Amino acid sequence: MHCLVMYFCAMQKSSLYKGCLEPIVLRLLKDNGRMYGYSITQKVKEITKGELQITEGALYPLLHKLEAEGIVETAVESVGNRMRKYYTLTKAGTKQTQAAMEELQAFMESLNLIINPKTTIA
Amino acid sequence: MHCLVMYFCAMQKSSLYKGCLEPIVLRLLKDNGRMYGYSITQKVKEITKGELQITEGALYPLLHKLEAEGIVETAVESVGNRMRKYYTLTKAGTKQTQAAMEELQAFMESLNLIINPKTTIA
DNA sequence: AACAATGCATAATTAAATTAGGTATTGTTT
DNA sequence: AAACAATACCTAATTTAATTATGCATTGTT
Repeated sequence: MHCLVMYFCAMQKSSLYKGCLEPIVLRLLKDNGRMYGYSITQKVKEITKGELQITEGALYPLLHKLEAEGIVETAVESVGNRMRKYYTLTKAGTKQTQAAMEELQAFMESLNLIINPKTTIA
Repeated sequence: MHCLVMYFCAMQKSSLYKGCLEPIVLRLLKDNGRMYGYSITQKVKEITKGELQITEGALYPLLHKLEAEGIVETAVESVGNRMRKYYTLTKAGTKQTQAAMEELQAFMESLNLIINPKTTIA
């Protein structure tokens, strides 16, 4: 008799620290060139092995905001009978992404100084 | 003639990603044992070399919330004629801090997977 | 036929900041 | 002595950015 019991570790799907979603989306667009909303949610799940999960209620309004700001531009396409709204970075968006990455990087380094203080060697 | 021109790099004093302040405060209290509000703001500035700056408008309400939740307990002391309200983690607070650190750590690792994707070696 | 997955969207609410004040004491500079 | 910066606390109004809970429609799977 097979009795396969599987224990899963918490897999918190921890909610994002607010403000991080935008840089994440910008980065994904930079790396992947051309994405639609749903594919962004899936990509994040894939990369983080399910650890991070972005909600549609946060994502779509953000994408609309980015479009209104000229950071991204859109093109609607039909796959079969289902529509996809593709987003790509504009030139301004690419620049903005660079800045956002530097800011996030700097922030994470600062955070690390606090959270993982270096034990002074010697 | 001396003409000393100094260029400062941006030193953004980047505003926090929301939700990060609580874990930061918990961590500082864990590491330093006993702090008062103003000393927390100074410690963060010191550790991050001025890069991170926490605002009092965010800090004090947070400390009050933590106190109401039983995460920290307070003791008011007078230094000269000036009062200081010292905060220390309660037992529950220490446990909470541990959990917060693990969650933040996990989040940062996930974020790193997205922001600094590993180039597959070989 | 029912359900999960794909794909878009919005509205109401909540959480956590920012911004902009306020009070008072102490130390430093002009 | 006056002015200012630093130390030390606080709060209120507003803004930002999520969550939660919906809704609609198509496609694939059980």
